[in-house]
Amino acid sequence: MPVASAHHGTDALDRLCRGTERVVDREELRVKLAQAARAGVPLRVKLGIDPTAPDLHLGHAVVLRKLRDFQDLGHRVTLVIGDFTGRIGDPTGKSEARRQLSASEVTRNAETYVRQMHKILDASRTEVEFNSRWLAPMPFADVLELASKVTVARLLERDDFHSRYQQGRPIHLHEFFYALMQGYDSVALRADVELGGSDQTFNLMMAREIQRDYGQSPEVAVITPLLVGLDGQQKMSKSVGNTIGIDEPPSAMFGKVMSLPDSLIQTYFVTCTRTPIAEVQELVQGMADGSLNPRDAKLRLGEEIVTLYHDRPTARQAREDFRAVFSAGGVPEDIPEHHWSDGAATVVDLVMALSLAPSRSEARRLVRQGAVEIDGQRLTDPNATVAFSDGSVLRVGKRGFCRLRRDL
RNA sequence: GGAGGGGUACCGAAGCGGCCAAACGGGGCAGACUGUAAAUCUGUUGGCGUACGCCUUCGGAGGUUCGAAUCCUCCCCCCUCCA
Repeated sequence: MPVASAHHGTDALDRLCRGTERVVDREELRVKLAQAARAGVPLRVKLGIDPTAPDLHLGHAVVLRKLRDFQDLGHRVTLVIGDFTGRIGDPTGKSEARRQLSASEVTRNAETYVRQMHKILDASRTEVEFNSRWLAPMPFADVLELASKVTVARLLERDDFHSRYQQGRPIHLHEFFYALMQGYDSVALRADVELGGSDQTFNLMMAREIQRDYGQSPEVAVITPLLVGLDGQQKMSKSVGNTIGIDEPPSAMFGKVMSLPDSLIQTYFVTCTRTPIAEVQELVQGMADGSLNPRDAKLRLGEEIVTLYHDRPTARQAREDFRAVFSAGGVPEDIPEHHWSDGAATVVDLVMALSLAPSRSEARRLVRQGAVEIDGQRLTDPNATVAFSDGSVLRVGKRGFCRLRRDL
């Protein structure tokens, strides 16, 4: 694909700035885009990746989708796996001594990452680099030269360092180097643009200064917001358990979208889908003036998101299933099945056998609380024997379903 | 190096010889109400057992005691003040 021509400039710029928190700076980006179009040379767009977190969710997708926008306009994306940095340890200082990763773990994580990421990026326009390629062999003299570009006062501006310094808590010297190394990555690659979440703001700004010191044109920093997760409070992250994974099956993905707080609908539309902004604004307007039930906006959101990771028909089906199950009290299409040779069992045994509760005590509790039903009949006695037939459906709580198959 | 204060269940935080599987708050889960939203209300929140109950848990290891999260000894870790 040729680099988008100059007369589409404004469109392209709007598209690239959609859903970003900051672009530093927009005018520089406009100029770079125009130059690229004129020269027919794509921009090199960099994203640094921490080699520790292989399970991608919508939070990661925000920035990856932004990269995809660049690709769709004909630019080249370079993923920089921070294997060198990752092997040394923890850059933020706040989490306790993150374990060092071995070279093979880093490689494995990187592979997992790249594989999943292809759901979003265009593989033919994506290259992968490991920053150990240029950092590992760096002579000490060069390290010093790099270090000489930056003042301590400048480094201390970073919030995390600043507050630690103020409070007299330790800052290890090597921590200062993370920002420098990341900046040097941009120099090594001659990056035109770098993407990152808002937690990377300091590093991105530093990279610009370092590039300038090395005589390069500073990269444009495109900063995306940190996506708030299912709980509506904290940023989406696996450790909090508030994620929507990009590998999740359609029904789970759709269901999770429906459980999002209304306050996140707009943000998700803007950052997680590519629904035209005009349409998004209509939806938002509709919710504001009461003509649109936020639930219906969410149904649409769910469909759009599932479409991106599966396909439109699948997404429609997920939406349909959702209505059937939760609005009409039906049973989802694709639920696990379990074969059972006997036609009867106690309620607790059944729940356990189908792995719908983590322990017998928990299973018993669920039954007592009225969370368990079979074929729509609530079961309240944990020890009662229940009779079921081939095809009976056991439901535990809102989401736990299992179909029973009787072996003959 | 000196002085003092701490480490309790997912998190915060009470308890300071038996009534403690451990108050209270948050979070989680379930139910009601709903739109699998928000707010609210109710219940529940170590494991095993139908149940009287039993087993494991209060930083770690020992000890005192009929009995310890609670007392003693040693060890590990964290914080504050001083140097």
